[in-house]
Parts: sequence; C-alpha cells; structure tokens
Amino acid sequence: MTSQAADRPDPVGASRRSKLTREREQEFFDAVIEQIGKYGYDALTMDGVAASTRCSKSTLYRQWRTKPQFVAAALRSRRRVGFADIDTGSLAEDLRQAARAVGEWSGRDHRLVQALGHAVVEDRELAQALREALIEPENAAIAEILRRGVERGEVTADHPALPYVTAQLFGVLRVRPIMEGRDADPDYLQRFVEAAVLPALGLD
Amino acid sequence: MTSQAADRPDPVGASRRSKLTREREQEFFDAVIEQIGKYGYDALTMDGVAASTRCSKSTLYRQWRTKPQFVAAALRSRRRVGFADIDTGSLAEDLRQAARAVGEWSGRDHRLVQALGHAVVEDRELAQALREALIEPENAAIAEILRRGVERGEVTADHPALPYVTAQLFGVLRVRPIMEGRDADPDYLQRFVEAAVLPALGLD
DNA sequence: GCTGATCGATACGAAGTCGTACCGATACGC
DNA sequence: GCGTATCGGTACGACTTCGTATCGATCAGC
Repeated sequence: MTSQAADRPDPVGASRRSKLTREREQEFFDAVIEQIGKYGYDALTMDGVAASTRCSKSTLYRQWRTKPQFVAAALRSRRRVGFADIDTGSLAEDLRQAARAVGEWSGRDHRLVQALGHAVVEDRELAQALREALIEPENAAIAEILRRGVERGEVTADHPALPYVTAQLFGVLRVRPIMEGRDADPDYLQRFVEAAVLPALGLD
Repeated sequence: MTSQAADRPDPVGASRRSKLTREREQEFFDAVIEQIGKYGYDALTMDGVAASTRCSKSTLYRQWRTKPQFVAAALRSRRRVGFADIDTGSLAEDLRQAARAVGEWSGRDHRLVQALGHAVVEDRELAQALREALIEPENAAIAEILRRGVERGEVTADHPALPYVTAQLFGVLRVRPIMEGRDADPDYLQRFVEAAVLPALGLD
C-alpha cells in the first residue's frame, strides 16, 4: 500500500503517474461522446478532440494507444443506469415511469448507439465497451422491474410477452425518428407502453 | 418523337445519350448497396466501386455529381415492396406472415438503414431517398394490412395499439442484434407478433 | 464511313486523418 | 531544490479519399 494519499488533485492512473486529474480526463471523454453523437464515429477525429479540449494529441496517444481504445474508454466512463431507482410497487406504473425515463434520458445515448452501430462491427473492444456501458445497464434495469412484478404475482414468470418488453421499449425508441422523423419523447413512449406493452402483459 | 427505338440495349437516360445499359447501371448500384451494408457509408469509396465494377471514376462522376447523389440514386433503384401481396383474409395471419417476411427479406435492408443512419443526418437528399426507397414502402405495406383488418371489423379503427404496430415490428428487428447479439430471424419475429403484438390488439 | 461524344484507365491536386517525433515549460517525486 | 517525466503545441510522414483532368479507344448518330 503506497503513501499515494487522497487529498491531492486525484491523478489518473496512480501507477501511470499521469498529471491529468479525473476531471480533466472526463473533459476528454465528454468531448468524444459529444462529437460522436453529433457527427458519427468516423467523423470523430483525434485532432478535433485535442483542439476542443485544448490538450495535445501527444497526451491522448500517451494515455490511449488508438482511436478505438480511446472511444472505448470514453464509453466505459459513462457507465451508469438512468432509471434503476424506479420502484413504485406496481408493475404497470414502474413501466410507465421507465418509459418516461428512457425517453428523457436516452435521447443522447440512443443517438450514440446509432452512431456507433457500424463501428462496433469492426472493433471487438469497442463493441464490448458499448455493451457494458449502455446496453447491459438498460437491460438489467428493465429486467429488475419485471422481476419484481413477477415476484408480486402481477404476471406469471413464464408470460410469453415478458421476454420482449425491453426490445419493444428500445425498439420504438430507435425506430420512431426514422419512421416518423420525430424523436421518441417521453409522452410518446408512455402512450406506447399504455397502448401496447401493458395490454400485451395483460395489465391495466 | 425520335426514332430512338426499343430493341437496342436500352441505354440509360435517353436524353443524356449515355452508353451505359440499365443492366450496367444496376451493377454500379448493387456494388454501392453491398459496400454500404458491409462496411458502412463512410467506408464506401468511389474508387472502390469503380474498381469492383471495372468502370472508371470518370463515368461515375459524369452520371452522378457527388457521392451522396450517387448513393441516393442507388437507393432509389431498389424501391420495391417485399410483402405487399400478403392477404390471407385474417389480420392475425397477415401479421404473422408479415413478421416472417420482414425477418427474411429485411436482413439486408435493415443493415442498410443502420449503416446510413448517421449519414442521412447531414444530407437531405440522401435522407429523402432512404425514406422513399425503404421506409415508406414498408410503412405502407403494414398500414394496408391493418386497414383491411379494420375494414373487416377485426379491430376498431381507433384501437390505441394500432399506430404502434409498424414501429414495434421494425423496432425489435433493429434492436435485437444490439440487445442480444443475434439477428431477428423470421422465427423470432413471428414469436414476437404472437406474444406481444396480437394480444395488444386484442386478437388471438 | 465520318464525326464527335462517351467509355475505361490513370495520373493528379487538394484536403483531411492517423499516429509519431520533437520542443520548451511545468509540475511532480524524492 | 533538482532531476525527470509528462504536459501542451506543432510539425511531420504515410496514407486515403474526393473530385478533376488527360488520353487513346470505342461506339452512336447521321
């Protein structure tokens, strides 16, 4: 156990002895995420990130060897669950709130998934980072909501519609912009849950 | 009316007096579609198309001014409906068959939509071509199936789940590869229709 | 047939990108 | 404090791509 204390500016990678603070590092990652969401993975340039964050490319390439590895790191940095704390005691209400949460908070993230859609085919590390950072947490959050519903006896554990709830939710989220040219806002998603998801589950 | 008869090799653009036959033109388009589906829009290169079809870039740039216009033309060339002829007399059965058809035939096309997802944000013409060529026909085919169901009185015209059927179908189609790492094959889609779509419509 | 435009092939300029190398200046570790 | 590694800045080489230009060969139209 080294004397590497905790009241200093919290350098990244204690073993690497980098001068970058975690806040600084997060600036890089935010820039990456923003660029990709706006212009796509291919349009993301290391020069661009360096310029917009006023760091040098040397720094980026010192910390992360290549562009895909850099992006993967940025993705991992935002691993978090947006609606894991939903627990109203009613499956129907949980799903309604989840729908709203997905619509509000996934606006940027689903753009990210869309933008990375083809890049991940070619880079295994990128694909795994994407799954860990965005896909799995969402998956797990919905699964947890459903699990509690089953536990309370609101639906049977082998209800045929159960395995499709997550796909339904994120499916319409991603398809509406293409089909109708409008983003899937919270209202739309809640109406969808009300009209299609709950009835399929035999609720409401 | 000129003597420009019809027993000749059918040149492209009668007014342009091009020497390219329609078959030759279609070869270009096929190469474009294949490249995009495999490697994405950004990875598609004019040089690549020229090389793989053994034509010269001069030819491509003579006929289509820029890369987006070229791609848009290629998209328009494959405007067609894959399952417009489904009409079993039963809404439930129509939807089951549509699900299978979507799974079989959309394998390539939905890859295309995915690959073009971000490119269309920046090019208006490309976006419109994509809509006309792929989105609208699919939309219309499902709408027609639903319309007949309403006509036969199998569902009411204002059934709340009605507006979401198309989005659901294409939603899970596009999301399953990301969520589960597996393509949405015909079996999967039919199970989904059976378990979620039909119950939501009050059928079956 | 003759004329002229289009074809395929190739070379080229301009622009942009990745990743490396070099450079003082600064801040850390001892 | 002093050495040293990392920082930001920039220049660079190799490469790729778009779109244009050039050039002989070939095919259409009259």
